[in-house]
Amino acid sequence: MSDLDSEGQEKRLGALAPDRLAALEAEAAEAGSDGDERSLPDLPDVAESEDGENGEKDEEVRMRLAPNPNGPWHLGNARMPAVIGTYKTRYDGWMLCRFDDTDPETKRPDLEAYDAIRDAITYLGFEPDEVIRASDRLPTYYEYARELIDRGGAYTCSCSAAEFSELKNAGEPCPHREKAVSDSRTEFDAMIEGETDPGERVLRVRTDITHPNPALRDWVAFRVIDTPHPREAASEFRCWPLLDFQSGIDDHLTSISHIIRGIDLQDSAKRQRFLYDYFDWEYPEVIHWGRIRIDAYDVPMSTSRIKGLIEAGDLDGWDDPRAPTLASLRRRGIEGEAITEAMVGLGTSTNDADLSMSAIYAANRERIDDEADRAFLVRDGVEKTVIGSPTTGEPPVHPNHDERGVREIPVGGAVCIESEDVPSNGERVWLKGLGCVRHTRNAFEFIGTDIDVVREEGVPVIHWVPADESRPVLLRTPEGDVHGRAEPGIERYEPSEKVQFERVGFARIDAQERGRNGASNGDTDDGTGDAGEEHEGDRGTDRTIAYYAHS
RNA sequence: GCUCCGGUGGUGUAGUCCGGCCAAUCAUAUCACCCUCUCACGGUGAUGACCGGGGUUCGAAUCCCCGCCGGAGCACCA
Repeated sequence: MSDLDSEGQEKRLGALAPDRLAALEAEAAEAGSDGDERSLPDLPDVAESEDGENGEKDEEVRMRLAPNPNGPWHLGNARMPAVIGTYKTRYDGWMLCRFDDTDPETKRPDLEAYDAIRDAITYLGFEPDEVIRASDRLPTYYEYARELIDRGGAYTCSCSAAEFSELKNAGEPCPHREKAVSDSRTEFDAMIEGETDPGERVLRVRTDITHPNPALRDWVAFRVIDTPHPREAASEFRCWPLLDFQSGIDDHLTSISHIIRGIDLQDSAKRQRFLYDYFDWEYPEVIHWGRIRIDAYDVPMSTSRIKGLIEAGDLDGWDDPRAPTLASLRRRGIEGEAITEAMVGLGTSTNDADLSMSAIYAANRERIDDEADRAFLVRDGVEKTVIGSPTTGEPPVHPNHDERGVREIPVGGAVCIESEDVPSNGERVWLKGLGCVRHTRNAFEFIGTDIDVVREEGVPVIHWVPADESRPVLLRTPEGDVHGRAEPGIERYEPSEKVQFERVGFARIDAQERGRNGASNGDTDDGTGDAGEEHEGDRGTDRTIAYYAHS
């Protein structure tokens, strides 16, 4: 195969497996158009060799996502997979997902978060080549710690945190710094064996106690924690490495070539370089990005704060439409690729960035507008009798796709329209898909279907639903729940399908309730006041639950 | 207090390493118009920025200095 030119290969493939060829073409088209858009700068120090025959294997771009599984992801967390995943695609690189779960106490892992995070990565459009958990690797860390002690690079220290801090700030070594290697070995083993109480002793990396940057002086590599790790497999360990040690060792052992992470870890690289020097390893290339803030959310983007709000009942869960989480955006019908695109657009600059939701919405609109069927949803409805109209309205399923046909909406003698759309007495309005009516004596008198009144006389076009046969809808939005009524037919959409409620916005169908009686089952409503009237009566409490995406 | 990093239109980004082609790129946003039986999509146009002050230079967004502003770290968190 290798001696065929690419055209020849294509022909051959086309003959043998036409669908495979189509897939290849689609792939190529995507990569060519907007797969990457080179909005990210090239990575530093990447070998140019197009992995030709003599290309070295170790020139592969290898990166890692290093999430702390202390909760499901919020929007800010999407930046890591978005950027790293995009680079993986560009360089045909390798991507590891490594759960840095080495703190069973302060940032205690959430057992559900491991899977939630992997789902989130998939949602954003990427798949790791390998997944590992730091909590599975304690013996490895111990092994390297012992080696480090033997090389004179670490010592056990029984100063209290406060005592050490004082000495460190003064640039003075603590009394334990020069103890014998064998003593450190013995004491470290005691930490591992569980013979040391928390706070009694730590293992420090010997750096430079007079280093101008106090953040780098003799940092802690291991400490003792009595709280068992939530993962069964790791619950017996008591001596845990801190991030700088664990991550530093793992990055080397997994041959990471490029580290991309937040600016909060700027000093981490400098600390870890001491480690790498002791082992005579080469430190990977590092890129840092700054903090991002996202407008439009009251809730702070912090895993622990969101968790608190959920526990307090202020949010319904991680996918509450008001939460700034990936699960929430997903439920609202925002595609992961739209988030990725917006995140990649932020680039990797180290200064702070404000990400506006409109960037995500614009990217999403671009993706779903064409596929989303149109439908009418009337909020805050006002009922009007219609006199003399056809029996059904027939607006198109999609304005740009005649081939998708029309929706047949029965009028039934009366319609509901939004109160804001009610024309003054004597004025006209065009009920989309039905025709023009004049508001007279509290009713709509049908005038006709000559579209020129819209084109030439500026009669406003509005949406409407039949008063009787419309279906109740609960629209959940980031600003709160909204009640309304949608045209019949909305109940035929499956959960997860996306529609555009004309003049309202895009939404994702979440559930089709076949409620029986029990008129007040819908206690999901903590409505924000602008609830429409609950037209009871008709047929039980069937209704559609939809989540609002954006306009 | 100590140590780092950064400041380009409302927002994000390109350009800064190797000063002139930058009266500054692209996207989004906003407004207008066109299209349209949606305030969607699409099209056209407009709006709008080099933190401040010195210096080097024929010439600075780009180099140097000072200032101001913002962020990060100095945890037995990640």
